[in-house]
Amino acid sequence: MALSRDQVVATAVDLLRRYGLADLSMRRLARELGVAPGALYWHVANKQELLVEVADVLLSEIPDPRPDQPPAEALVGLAVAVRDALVQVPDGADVVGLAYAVEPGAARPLRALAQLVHDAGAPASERDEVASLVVHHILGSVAGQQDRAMAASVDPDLPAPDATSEAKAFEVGLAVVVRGLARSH
Amino acid sequence: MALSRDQVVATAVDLLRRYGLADLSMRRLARELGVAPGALYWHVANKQELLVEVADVLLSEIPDPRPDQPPAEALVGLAVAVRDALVQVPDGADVVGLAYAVEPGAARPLRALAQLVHDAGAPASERDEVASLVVHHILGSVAGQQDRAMAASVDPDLPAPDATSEAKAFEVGLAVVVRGLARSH
DNA sequence: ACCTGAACACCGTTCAAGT
DNA sequence: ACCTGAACACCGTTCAAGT
Repeated sequence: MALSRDQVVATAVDLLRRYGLADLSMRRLARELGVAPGALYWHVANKQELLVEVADVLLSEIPDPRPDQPPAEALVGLAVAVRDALVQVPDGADVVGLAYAVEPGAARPLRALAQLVHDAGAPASERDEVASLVVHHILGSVAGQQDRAMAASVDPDLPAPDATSEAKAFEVGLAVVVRGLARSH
Repeated sequence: MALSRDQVVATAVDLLRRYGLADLSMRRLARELGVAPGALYWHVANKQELLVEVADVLLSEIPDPRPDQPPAEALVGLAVAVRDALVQVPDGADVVGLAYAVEPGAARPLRALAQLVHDAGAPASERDEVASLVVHHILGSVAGQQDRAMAASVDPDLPAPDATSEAKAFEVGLAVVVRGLARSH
């Protein structure tokens, strides 16, 4: 049976989950699919486009916030959910960061985040900028935790990061933003 | 005369400034210096170590904040100065982001930033986390602006980003953080 | 329509051997 | 001490030619 674009993307996600971005090469992906490297270029224009699709899949499983919560609470909940989804995936922050730079509003959860920023007190004119502050806080926190884990696995003198306290540290920064929002209208 | 580590780093910075990260390869750098690629590995352990040094140089020209300013004001001033220094350098945010992940307190201006976060109202326990929020806001803003510039240069339908309004958008997010800080003690 | 084979122009890193 | 030459094991992308 012929290859499909979805199959290419799904296998790319799988490769990323198992081995990280360094091993997600077009050649490795082709090998995994049992085709020649050139075959991939029938289904995707280039690697960048593929990674945007991969980022979309990573974010697509995050549920929408419940509409009955106060917006500040929903905002924190969604940000934490996005963070949780991404720490699980090696280099997840880099992939989403790339996609976010290309198309900030492409993924649903990130659009929902911008909406909640507005509901939590940001004027419409500041919505996108504060949303991007939150997104970069998420991505930076994830990348930092993964990097510390990587460093600890290489150098055994370094402490391995604790997932719970990393998450708590993230929420401290998030709380500052939420507090700043509440005072702005 | 023999090559020196400083010469290697300086030429790497130059290559980055002129052509961006994609053209800052060990081989390209060696060619620029008129040596074989292997020669570089006498002076630096690997590319990652080199990039950390490059990031340090990029940040080293940023002056310390004047001590007579109110801390919130000095914090904004320093953050803007760091941002201004990095937008000038293609892929500057990526290089500094890499270095920051490896060693958050390596560069002086970033240490000063953490200090100002504390002075502006963050308790000691939250200092580093809020500082990293600000750092990621800077890096995200720079990367975003450079990416939009890149996209506009490829696709002429897209608007070229305006430096002034990009900087203003950055300050909006920054103001939210500062406001959140002031309310936390 | 979809894919192969082969090429083009590259990478980072290592290391024996030279000076 | 410092560097070369040559190799190892890779990259992303293109494209004529095949089915």
